[in-house]
Amino acid sequence: MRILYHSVLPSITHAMLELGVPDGEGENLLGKATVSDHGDLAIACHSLSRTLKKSPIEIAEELSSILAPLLDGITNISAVNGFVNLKATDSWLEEKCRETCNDIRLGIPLSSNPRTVAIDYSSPNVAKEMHVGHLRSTVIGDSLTRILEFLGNTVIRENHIGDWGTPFGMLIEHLLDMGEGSNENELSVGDLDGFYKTARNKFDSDESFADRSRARVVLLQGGDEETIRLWQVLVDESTRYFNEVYQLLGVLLVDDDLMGESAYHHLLPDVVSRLNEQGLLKNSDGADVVFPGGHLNRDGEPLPLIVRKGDGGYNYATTDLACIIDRVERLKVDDLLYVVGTPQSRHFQMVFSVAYQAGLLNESNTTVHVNFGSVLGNDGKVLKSRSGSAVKLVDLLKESVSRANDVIGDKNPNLTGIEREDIANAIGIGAVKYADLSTDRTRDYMFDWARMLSFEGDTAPYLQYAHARIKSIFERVDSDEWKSSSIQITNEYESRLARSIVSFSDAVESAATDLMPNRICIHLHEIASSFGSFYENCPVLNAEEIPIINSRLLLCDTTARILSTGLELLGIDAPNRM
RNA sequence: GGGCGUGUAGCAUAGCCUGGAUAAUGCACCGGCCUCCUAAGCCGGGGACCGCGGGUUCGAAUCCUGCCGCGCCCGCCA
Repeated sequence: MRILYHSVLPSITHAMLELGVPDGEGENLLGKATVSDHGDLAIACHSLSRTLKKSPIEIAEELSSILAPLLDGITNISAVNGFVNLKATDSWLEEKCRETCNDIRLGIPLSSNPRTVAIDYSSPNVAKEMHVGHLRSTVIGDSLTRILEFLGNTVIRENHIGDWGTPFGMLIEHLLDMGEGSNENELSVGDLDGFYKTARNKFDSDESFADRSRARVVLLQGGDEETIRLWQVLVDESTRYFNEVYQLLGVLLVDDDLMGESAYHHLLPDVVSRLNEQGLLKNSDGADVVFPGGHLNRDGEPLPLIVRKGDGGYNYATTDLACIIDRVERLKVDDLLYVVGTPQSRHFQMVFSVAYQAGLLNESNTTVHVNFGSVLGNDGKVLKSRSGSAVKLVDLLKESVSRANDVIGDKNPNLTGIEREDIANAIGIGAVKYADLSTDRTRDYMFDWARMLSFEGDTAPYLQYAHARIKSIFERVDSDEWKSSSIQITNEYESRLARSIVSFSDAVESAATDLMPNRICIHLHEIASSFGSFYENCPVLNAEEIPIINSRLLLCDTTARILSTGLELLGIDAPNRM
């Protein structure tokens, strides 16, 4: 509880001084109580024992008697086992909770130092199916976008699609073989993989096709008009498909966010010459490289970042450097975020390092590889996209929506038509997104249908359900006098709920600083759970006294707003009914 | 071989950065709760040598170190 911490800190400092604790040593001991029964905050006095030459128990007792008058009305204080426990008083909590309830931003301040942030995420490949691997990047990046924007930062979404490179030779030749007329069918939702694989197979087995493909790559890179036109057909078909998936997923990405590899193509020679001007460029085995230092190859020799291959072509390191130049110099970006899987961490370390060395970035910039774990199969091994067993993203999403629809039929048959469709969508998509967002993103991710599509326990539907239950209460409320009500804490359920309400900002702040959306999930589950107990145990509309009814309505309303706001930050809808 | 990461109940996770008091949550399991604001819910219960061994500390899941298991990366793919 950050606000409580700040409320009591000056008094702690004062009390420590009075006890004779050296400056700065005492305040650091103030922290969250590990056992909530004991209090909200606690001071472990054991480490003071040496300097003060007293037992921790004595110190804790003295400290509490000094603090008691200072914090009168803010916290109750007790000394146990050498800990000073601080527990917010009901009256303090009532006041602070009411402030949060009345705040449009639910207690979350705007950043005092807003930044311009580029977030590189999603990045599917043209003419390739989006699979579950793309889900992570897309969903995490989308949530981070929402969170950082909510805090007042300027976010530039960058969808760095794979729309350039050698595979396009074979894809274009395959397109020609198929006949352009049929591309509509072949490239539309459902068979992108078939198109790619067929092309790949032909490339591997048919010598003349392979030759044509290689020749086509040369034409493409040379800017041949007809080749570019065919390439554009592939790109357009694919982006149309990506947009369908994005729409189904409900993410913010739109065409304006597309900044594919091809967009940087013309800048690549410039990247190399700038590195050369900085004296960083070396020639190694015929390739132009930079040695950023700090990385070794298998033989213990320095590992280079290759920016121009032996055959004169450029590779992804060059493109990534071009991106940095573009984002920093044209878009005036402060922070660069890359929502990309952990396996690429060394690549990013090297690229960032070279970018700093070349002066493309300076101290005012930050670069973060927002890494995430691999998607594993039930066997605990990484799902391979090439083996063909990868699950298509659309299939997964549709399956989830369909299951949600079944549950609705079961639980609430009154819902019909468009409303039912919308709700099935919110639940089905929400469940999948939440399954992805609610764990530490850096850990590997076990692909598990049951878990992803589960609508029980710590899931999006649980949160949505809590939200919908609250909304149903307000369908019976005519007056809005509760809006100006005070908060009255009359039992443990209200007290726990109020604590959850007041702490929402902690979670959002933590999610933003560490770029960890799961911190929000944890808190939303906590508040939904607090609400669950409250709802079962505290009659709202049937309470006996009007002030209690109004207080509870205000708690309900705020809980609903926190749930919908929190879910929105995750990119998940919160329907009013379900 | 080197580097990076990871190991918490049957399963899945939180907590680890910033060390504290009976290690938190969900699924599964056992037992209760719908004449009453949505039972996708609520209440109660059992279940963990926090991978193993050292070290630092008054105190270690958390910090350091060694080992073991697993994963990823280690020069012209992205």
